[in-house]
Amino acid sequence: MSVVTRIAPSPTGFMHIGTARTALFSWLYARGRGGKFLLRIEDTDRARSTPEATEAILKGMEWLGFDYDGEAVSQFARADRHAEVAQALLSEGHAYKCFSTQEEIEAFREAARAEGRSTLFQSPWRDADPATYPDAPYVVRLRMPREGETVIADEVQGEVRFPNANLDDMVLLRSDGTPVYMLAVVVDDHDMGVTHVIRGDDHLGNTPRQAQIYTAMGWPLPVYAHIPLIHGPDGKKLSKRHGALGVEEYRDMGYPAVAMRNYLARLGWSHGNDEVFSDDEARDWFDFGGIGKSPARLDFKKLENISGQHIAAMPDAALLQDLEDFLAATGEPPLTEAQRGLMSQGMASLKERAKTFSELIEKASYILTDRPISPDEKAAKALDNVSRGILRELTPHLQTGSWTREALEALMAEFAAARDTKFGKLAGPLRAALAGRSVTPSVYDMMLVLGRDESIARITDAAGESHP
RNA sequence: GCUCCCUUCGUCUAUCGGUUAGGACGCCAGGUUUUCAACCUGGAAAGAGGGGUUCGAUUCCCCUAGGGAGUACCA
Repeated sequence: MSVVTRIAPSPTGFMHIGTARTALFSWLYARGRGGKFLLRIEDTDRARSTPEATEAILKGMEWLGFDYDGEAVSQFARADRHAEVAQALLSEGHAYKCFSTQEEIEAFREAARAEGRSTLFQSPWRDADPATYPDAPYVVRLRMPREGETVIADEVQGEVRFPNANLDDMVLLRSDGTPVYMLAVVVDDHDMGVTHVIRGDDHLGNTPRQAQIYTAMGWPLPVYAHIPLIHGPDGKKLSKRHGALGVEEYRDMGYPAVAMRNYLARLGWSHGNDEVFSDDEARDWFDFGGIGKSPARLDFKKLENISGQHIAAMPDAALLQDLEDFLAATGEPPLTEAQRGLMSQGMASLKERAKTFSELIEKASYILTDRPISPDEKAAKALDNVSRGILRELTPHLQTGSWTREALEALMAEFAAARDTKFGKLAGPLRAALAGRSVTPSVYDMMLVLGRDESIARITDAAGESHP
């Protein structure tokens, strides 16, 4: 059987990090098995669905590299088909028309609560004679079994049993004739040929109800895998304050998509002790057996670490490309031809010291800033009169000799020794002169990337005129 | 209330009846050092509680506690 998975987000806000992980698992599962991965937008809630949210989902999928087969399907557009299935259920006797008003239902629940009975609504129309149907608005309800139990064989949760007495005769079609989510998912998953439903375990309780629709229609059940939810760092449900950000915000923070995939995969899923891995490895390794059953918390420190390791491991050219995409995505000016050249030269020293793209850009500021460089506060302090005097003395020595790490190291050591000091004393002012700030790559790395002329020019700029 | 799920270091997790309970992040100490990192060495740190089953339970079962999800004419 060829595998078909899907991700089915509802467009009611940004693309949630949990959605991203569910998409990742579905994508890995399908792609690792030569199957298909589909995208369906669950936009049946017209009041809450927005085109902006749909756009955010599409963008998020693209950034994360989750390529899906075919076009994104709009669930709303399939409303007629859903209604058609509801009609079929109706004519087969699996569903019935319920004329109870919302007020009546509410009153029923009130009474049930007061008496301590189950608040599951038991429609008086379940067994009514169609001849007695009034000419009034109605809702279509599924006739649920009231005895026995429904067993869901879940790949992650194992066999889960639900007493049927707890199943209500759920609404299939609203009184305005529009389908309800519960019906729509089942019909769409069936029609789209979805074989494996991978989703958050907040849907586990819905599954026995949906299973009844499959059964009533005589459709085979998909394989289910309900994965645990992601919690915030405090173990509570994700909220705006900690981590419940749209995936595009993770992009803007400078995490590479590959690191995001790695981290998200590792959150709730494991393959022995493997921590850092490639997409290919993830595809090869991913399976339901490695998914844990308890909710996992977001840990930004770990994300950063994973991110840093991926950045350090990326080939320079690919990294530069990602960096330029990052710049474009965050609305920064593009690199000039000259900057691009310097960046690729400096990449080796830059990439081992950055955990995110933003950090890398920050440390590359010595490349991205043109003369004259205005030093920040700390750098300015390093450029006091004494230091500037030293820089002035140093400059002539830089004019000759070969411009290599070895030569520069020797030159500096000699220069420092002649003044009975250490290179450490020179490094601060040099750093400030070359980059205008106090946190940068090594001064040798910067000098080599910048070249002799530019380095001397910057040092001369900083040394300025003398103030004895 | 009812139904269902979950519970190993602070965090993510390994273990699929027998281990000195392993790894990673973070943290602490030391080393290296030219800033920030990186890196090296070492360290502290866990089976929620109580019953069973078993020669033997972190592992299987039950109870309790705690956490989570669902219980809509939302998705």
